[in-house]
Amino acid sequence: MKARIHDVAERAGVSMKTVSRVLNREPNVAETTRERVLEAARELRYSPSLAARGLATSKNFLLALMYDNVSPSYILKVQQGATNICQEAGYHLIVHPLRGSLAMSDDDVMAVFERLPVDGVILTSPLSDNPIILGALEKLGIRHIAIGASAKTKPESGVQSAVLGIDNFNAARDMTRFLIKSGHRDIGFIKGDKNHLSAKLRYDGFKAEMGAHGLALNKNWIVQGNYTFTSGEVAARDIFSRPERPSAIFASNDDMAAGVMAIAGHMGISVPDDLSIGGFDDTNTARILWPRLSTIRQPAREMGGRAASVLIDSDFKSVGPDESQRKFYEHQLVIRESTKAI
Amino acid sequence: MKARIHDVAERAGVSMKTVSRVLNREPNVAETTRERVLEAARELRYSPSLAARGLATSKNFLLALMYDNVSPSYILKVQQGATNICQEAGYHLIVHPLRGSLAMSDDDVMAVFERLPVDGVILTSPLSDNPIILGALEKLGIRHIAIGASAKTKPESGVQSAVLGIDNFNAARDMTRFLIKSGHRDIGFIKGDKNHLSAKLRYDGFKAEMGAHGLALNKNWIVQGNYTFTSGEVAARDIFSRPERPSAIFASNDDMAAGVMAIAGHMGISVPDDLSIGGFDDTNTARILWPRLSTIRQPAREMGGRAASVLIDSDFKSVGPDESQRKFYEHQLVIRESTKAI
DNA sequence: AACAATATTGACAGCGCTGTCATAATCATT
DNA sequence: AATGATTATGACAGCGCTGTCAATATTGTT
Repeated sequence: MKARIHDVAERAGVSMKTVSRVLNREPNVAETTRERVLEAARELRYSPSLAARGLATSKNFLLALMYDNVSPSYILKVQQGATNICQEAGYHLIVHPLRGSLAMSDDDVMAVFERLPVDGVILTSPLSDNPIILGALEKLGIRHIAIGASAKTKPESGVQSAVLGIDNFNAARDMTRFLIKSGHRDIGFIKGDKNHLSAKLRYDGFKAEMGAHGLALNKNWIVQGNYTFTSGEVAARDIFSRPERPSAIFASNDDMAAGVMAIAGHMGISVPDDLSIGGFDDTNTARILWPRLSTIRQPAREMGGRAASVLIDSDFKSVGPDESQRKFYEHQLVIRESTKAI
Repeated sequence: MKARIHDVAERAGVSMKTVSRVLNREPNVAETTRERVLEAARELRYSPSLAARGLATSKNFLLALMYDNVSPSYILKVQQGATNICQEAGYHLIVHPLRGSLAMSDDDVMAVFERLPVDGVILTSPLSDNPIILGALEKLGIRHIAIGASAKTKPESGVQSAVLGIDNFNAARDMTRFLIKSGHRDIGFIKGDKNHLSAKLRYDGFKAEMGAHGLALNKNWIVQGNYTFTSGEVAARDIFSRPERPSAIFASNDDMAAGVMAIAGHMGISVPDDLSIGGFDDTNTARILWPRLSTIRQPAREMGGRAASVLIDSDFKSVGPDESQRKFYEHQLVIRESTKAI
């Protein structure tokens, strides 16, 4: 039924090993032989068994994308970028949601990775800054790369791992500065999930910029969220229940900003006339809302692709990602209709 | 470094084969032996090599989820359902976007599936009703199951394949009927991607229900879309450029409905006061919009899970999915704030 | 023309697991 | 107690590929 390498070898009149050489682009194969083999392979519609190859080489041609509780649109962008690259390289991408990652013990985590037959792992926040996970990966010698973590890996974690991301702190400052320059002084903030490093950095950036302009933080307007749409709604209700209302709200991600917008709509607060809203991530959500969301663009797709290609490359060179693979992306302030100068 | 079955066997004082028996839950193993083996395995943190197992059994413990140009929120729901089940069963899910599936030749398609080392494939619309793809799968003997296709597989295709889905025709009738009962007589319709069977069925349902109420179809208000947000915007602009405006628009999916809502917002048309909008799918999009979208719920997550478990089960019974696995799900009309009685 | 250096090819083992089949231990039956 | 039926276990081959290393062909050099 399915052609094996043996069949190809026979048809091309060479040894299996030579076929293997051609297929793996190894050097030292005569041009004529190579062509003969390639044709035989084509004719037989041969494609190698990944299992056998994996067994012989301990390479699986599989990458895993792991995530926990991130916004769907964000993870999908990363996924798109990664699958594109994988397909080009003949790899495949396994998706592996890791729900409740924060509550997992060392053993739980080890168990997950031990039975994950992959050549590399792409981590997204909050897994990116989870020391247990990073530790397990390190211990098992699984190549990995983190996306969307902080600008710097937490130094105290002691784990050195490749990171692809933007500078959350300064990105948050940019949005805050934009709001302030638009005349807003009363700005609310909705924090992201406590356990995400990015959430802390974004909040820090907000505080820093407010401070730099001598603006006070109003505790009534600073609410804890967890990056979900619903938490954005809850936070907005909370803020709007206060005696005074801010003229702008900066939500740490788009989904929560959408929640704010929904509650504003519900309460007859007009966006952006009565309230400006800023988001973060520039996910699909930001574009489909009306008014469209001003936000910070994170090149998630590009980062996903880059993560995949780094892992695949290092798979061939069989070295871990090194410093040169620490790449920081530029973020971008995207102004749309949800914000307005006052 | 990594424990092999041999190590476990030694530690438990049995043969490799016995360890294998225990791990694969084969019968005829003494209870005491089983326990001894399990303990040894636990102590050594043993986990079998998928590659070796795959080579020996020609099972890969991998499923693939394939999609092309569907709404992100929809595909992610299916993906969630499927990964949940996979994780329980020790399987993994490969995601494989198949862009431009309609333009692919037989050979292209064969090439894709030949090098997809999986035990089963989950197809989503429009792949679900693509005869080339179905044919390739059939020819290669790869088990597969289609999600979200039509209520019935196109009989003329000749391909019998398991299908999980809702009755698109009647679901569209339900939404249309609801709109009509709410007093709307001038109803616009935005068609889905030409190549999706679901798009045709939804449109047919709309037409049928309009006809049943003796309402005429206004060609100015019936526009071709392709299931994307942008196509919804384009369609809405088109409709609104006509001399008369409908009092309601039924978009064949949520993303296009969001596009309509955005243009309405842009043009100062108030939803739902001046215009009611109905969507289809009940994806995440429907909930984060303001006003929230009235739509048809499709249990996408559940279908994803079900698809995975059918494939995994049949993997063990090593029979193809049969008639008993043709399951039709109930759809549900979800009324939210984007529609209003007039 | 003789020899070394290099390019090209193949034989064979073995990656870690499971299927097959033989053997040993246990149980049931007369 | 002897026989057959059943259960429990193990030896060994082999899944399809690639790494190692040896063999052969080709090229270059003096």
